[in-house]
Amino acid sequence: MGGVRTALYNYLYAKQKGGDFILRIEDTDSNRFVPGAEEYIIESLRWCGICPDEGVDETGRVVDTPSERHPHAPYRQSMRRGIYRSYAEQLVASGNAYYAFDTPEALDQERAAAEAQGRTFIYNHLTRGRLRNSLTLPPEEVARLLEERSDWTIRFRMPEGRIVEMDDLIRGHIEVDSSTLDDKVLWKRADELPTYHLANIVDDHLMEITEVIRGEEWLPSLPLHYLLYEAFGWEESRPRFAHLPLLLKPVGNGKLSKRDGDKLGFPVFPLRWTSPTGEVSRGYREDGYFPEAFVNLLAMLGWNPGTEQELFSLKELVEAFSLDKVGKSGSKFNPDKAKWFNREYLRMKSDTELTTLFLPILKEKGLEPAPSYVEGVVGLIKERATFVQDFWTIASYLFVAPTEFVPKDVDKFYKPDIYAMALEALEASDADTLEAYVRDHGMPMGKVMNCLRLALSGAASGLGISDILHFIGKAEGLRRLRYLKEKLG
RNA sequence: GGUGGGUUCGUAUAACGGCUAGUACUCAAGAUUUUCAUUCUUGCAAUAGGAGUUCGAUUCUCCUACCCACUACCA
Repeated sequence: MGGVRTALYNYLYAKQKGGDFILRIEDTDSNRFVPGAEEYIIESLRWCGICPDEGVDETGRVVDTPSERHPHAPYRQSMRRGIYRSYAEQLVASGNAYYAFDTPEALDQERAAAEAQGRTFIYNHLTRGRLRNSLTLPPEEVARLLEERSDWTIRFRMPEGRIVEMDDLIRGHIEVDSSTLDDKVLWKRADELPTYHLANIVDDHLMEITEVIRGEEWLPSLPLHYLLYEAFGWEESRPRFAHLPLLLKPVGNGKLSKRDGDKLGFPVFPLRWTSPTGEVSRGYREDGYFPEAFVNLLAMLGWNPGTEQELFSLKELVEAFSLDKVGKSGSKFNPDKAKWFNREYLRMKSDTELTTLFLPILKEKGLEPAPSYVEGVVGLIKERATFVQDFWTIASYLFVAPTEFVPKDVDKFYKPDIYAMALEALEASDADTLEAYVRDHGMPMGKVMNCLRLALSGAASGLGISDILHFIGKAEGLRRLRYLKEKLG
């Protein structure tokens, strides 16, 4: 959800400004490669109606070779390997970065040692002087290690005592003392790949990105990113940044996570996701949400139009969206409100459209009623439903006769005298005259109707008797009434 | 621990420094209905705490508290 919302805001912003929305796959961590994840992302965006202008072709694949429409290809960072190293070396040459030969084990030891003293180890101006890197080692040894070893990295040489001044489109002016920051790894020899920080800055520059709208978790690395733009001499074309507040779990505190959905009964993923380990997470699509509703509810989580309008199509969102109406604090997701959105969208849909969606569900139940009949049913019941699949639980008895009867309702309404009246009334009238007949003959309306409803639908609550009769017909009604007696004695 | 960010009804949010702090969801009550649902009406419910600036602070400043993120050869 969080990822889709971020993509959505980017899309809305780009489209409103007449810009392009580019999809780039940031897969620089080879250890975290997840098969199918890329396809999943693209399919999710497509379901939401968010179509990248660049990066993905008509068949839904990430583009690897440049063309007129996709001038910045490849769009997968793992396919751009060759690009990054020279940029990293450029920073070494200009003194903004250096080679580091510390092994992960050595760094772990440093951290443990610092922790033992109640301190935190930071690789920065305080410590880099006593660690194994091209700043401390003699040039010959550096050259030798570069040649012999394949596990070195290039680290950014974070300046000491610089006050980095930044501007965020949502949060305003922010200042950070660079002394508190660390020498981030920019490039990993072992993978021949950059880390996010380097790849992101280089690619944003190369792809002519003008605005970076991303999650708040990136705010702490914004100073580094500013300094990288500076080190490359790209300050003039540095994109503008907007850090979005996080999506929080509905109860308690903390970031929304996959687990919350399982626990509280709502999806956290746009589409159903099966992890490589076989773990299945439900999706909004499979749960019956309309993509319009999903997009709409996501848009309203952290942003507001400044008016009281709540329902927006994607097109309307493009018009109305504005970064300065995005809030600063995290939003707790409210599943009830999510359902409300879907209910609203369901009501806006035509009976014909809803019928098209309901027919397959009926077919699964082995039923193939006439579409015109189904459309009538849909029109009658749609305002009682939140999802299309609710139609079945609401009106199954308009398609098949009930065989089970709610015991509590049976106790209350299945009485010999009431039943006799119900039978008499139905035999002597039809859907349109039933109510008048019951009234004119001085029968207790509530009891007789509920007895009938019990026979017709299996419970004493639900659709109007007259409505039910219109659909199933008087003959079927009588048959069900007799079945009730047959079954219950 | 350090750094940064944040804080208006339960939730999402509104309110150029200026009416009784508005709206939606949820919840409750009433009306409507042959029942249920719908619909309609009404109601419950908030500026984290403390200083300061000001004629006046939800809004600006500072302090405190609490929450969140980051603090990886992850993004």
